[in-house]
Amino acid sequence: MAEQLPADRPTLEAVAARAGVSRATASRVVNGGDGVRSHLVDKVRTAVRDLGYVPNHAARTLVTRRTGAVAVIIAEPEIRIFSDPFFSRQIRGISKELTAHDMQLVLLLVEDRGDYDRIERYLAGGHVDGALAFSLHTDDPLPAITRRIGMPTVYGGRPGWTGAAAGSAGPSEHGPVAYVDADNRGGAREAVRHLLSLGRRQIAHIAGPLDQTSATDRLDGYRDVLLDADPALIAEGDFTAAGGARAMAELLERCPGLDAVFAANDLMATGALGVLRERGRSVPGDVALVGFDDAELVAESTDPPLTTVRQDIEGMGRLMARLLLRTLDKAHGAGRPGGRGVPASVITPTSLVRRGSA
Amino acid sequence: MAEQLPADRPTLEAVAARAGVSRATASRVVNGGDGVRSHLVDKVRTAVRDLGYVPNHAARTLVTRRTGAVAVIIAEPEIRIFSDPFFSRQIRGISKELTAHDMQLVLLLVEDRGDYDRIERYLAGGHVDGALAFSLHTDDPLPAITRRIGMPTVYGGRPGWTGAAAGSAGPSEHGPVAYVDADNRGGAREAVRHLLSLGRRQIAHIAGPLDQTSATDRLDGYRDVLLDADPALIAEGDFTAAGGARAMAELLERCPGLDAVFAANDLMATGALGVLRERGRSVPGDVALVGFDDAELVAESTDPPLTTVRQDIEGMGRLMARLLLRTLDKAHGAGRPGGRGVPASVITPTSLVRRGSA
DNA sequence: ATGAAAGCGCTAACAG
DNA sequence: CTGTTAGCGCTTTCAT
Repeated sequence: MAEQLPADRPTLEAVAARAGVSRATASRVVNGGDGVRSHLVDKVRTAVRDLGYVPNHAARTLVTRRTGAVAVIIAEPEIRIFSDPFFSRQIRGISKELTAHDMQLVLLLVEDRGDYDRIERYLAGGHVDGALAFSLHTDDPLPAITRRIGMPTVYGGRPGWTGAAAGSAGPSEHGPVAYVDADNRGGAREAVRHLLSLGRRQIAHIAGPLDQTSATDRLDGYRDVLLDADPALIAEGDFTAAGGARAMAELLERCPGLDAVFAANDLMATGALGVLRERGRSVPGDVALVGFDDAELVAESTDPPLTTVRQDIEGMGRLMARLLLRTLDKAHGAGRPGGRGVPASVITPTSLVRRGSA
Repeated sequence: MAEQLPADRPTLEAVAARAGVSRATASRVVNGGDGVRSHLVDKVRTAVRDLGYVPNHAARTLVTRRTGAVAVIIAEPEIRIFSDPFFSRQIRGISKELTAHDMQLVLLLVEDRGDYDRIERYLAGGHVDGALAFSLHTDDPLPAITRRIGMPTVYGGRPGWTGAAAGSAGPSEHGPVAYVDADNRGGAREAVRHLLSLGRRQIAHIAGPLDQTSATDRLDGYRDVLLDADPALIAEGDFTAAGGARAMAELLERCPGLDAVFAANDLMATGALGVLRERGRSVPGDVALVGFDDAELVAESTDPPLTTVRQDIEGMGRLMARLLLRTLDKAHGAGRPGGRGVPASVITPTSLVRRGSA
């Protein structure tokens, strides 16, 4: 009853004593046991087991300067953060990859802009070896922070600065930035070409918020195929179902004759679907509809199910983690993503999934 | 160009030297500055700023034995984990509360059963001061682990063991367990009473997976009001929309005359809604429908919008964190939830939100 | 009110 | 191959 309370955990010293070896040897065994006679290895292993020894993380970090943890920074201010299956799956991918390498995931949720001070302190405090971040907006302070404190970072999605934003730092100031992104532009092209192949001629686009590259890239893909598309056929949404509905209503107002819609994500497509139905347009009869993401539980559960552009979201998460870990291995912290044989970024392929809506 | 590379961060020693004080004094200032002449406080603060000093976390943890981090363990094996808005919001609540106390959130996702070894090692390794966990199933190994290594833990949702499960540990073995849960049973009663007050007489229930207390508690609430409900009026779902649809189809088969449905969550309610409509039943005309959760973007976006039982999910998350933090403060680690003036658990109220579906 | 000194538990040269 | 010896950067008695 009482022996459980403070539970002073055994130290390496205790293990060494019990195994009749020095602390150094005990340490070697605990860290793999290379170059120690198997005779002693067994002795130490036994002692470890008997004593229930677990290495003290702080002590180890203090000397090795590695924390074995990676920060995942999510700055989406809105509900989207998790309710968008996109993040969930990417985080799962990250988690799996990190776990496989015995690294931990520290979640940093950014609520308001003032939080960046806290984030910087945290990152600078040596709590983590590297960082993973998402959906950088044009004027996001994060890249400047990670660069200033020299924190290896990999982004999910192509960062938004292209040097065009007034008053914000261009790429030259940031240096190369590592990221993993889907082939948004190519995927969008495929979606639109598919619509075209169906014989549709008035193809509208519901774009995402245009301060995100995933949205602009998809819009660019749309334009790649429809070089002379009427601007009236393009409406900006916000990646939510409600936004998609609003945009759809707008489009119908402006171009009653449209016969196809390419929505920049599935959530907006579902919103659009609702409006289309309300207004008496059949899908895909009157209007063919294509989404983007292939968010399960979204794309498959609509009626009709959504034809959409699939991206391997979980795989992108894994890739982000892998890229970061590889950077951390190179030169033990002196490496930056993009340097020394670690690719600066990776673009993953997309594929069109045909279902009922187009 | 080159001065950025290793960026050896300044130590307290450097700060002390620059401020012309001892390391001890510098430390005092960094930790609040009580009992140091304001003259010196300023000097040290200036040095901190000039040097860009940030305390080394590992060193501090090594001596204080506090990590300033809390683990959030999520063991939902399914996609649900994040796509269910429930978790998202609860995590947000937790994150906000932790952030307010300068504590970090370490996310531990459990993929398979073997992961528990890893979790135990992690928890035992002194990476975190406490743990928060969700949706414990009847035979979950987690409570045994946290208890064995003496890790203060607060659960989200009432744990599933009631001593009844064959071969699994009963509550006496676990000791009191701290948890935060909504008043599931009371909320369910209110939902059913509302249906009754509408004049409905054949009220069915779509239950959640019965190995979760949130599901059994809601079922119990349903039975509290409908003491002699026909068992045929109860179908088990799995908290997903698809499961709700399946259960609804079953119910309609068995009891074509039903005139109301109380679904144990909103997701299942939406699935039921789809089936009801397919089968030509109007909602709420033919069948009144009530959900549970008040998941925004779910309950409000159906047609008709869902009447549902609201619980303050984000608040529950905050409460979990607060409960844990309070435990950690008491007696500096010797405290357990439930001991010394920290309440063992908290039940939060629910409220019926009337919308169109009932 | 301040400083000197003793570690926290571990790893990593460096000897042997 | 193994042990000895220094610290990693910080907090915290204990003197002063």
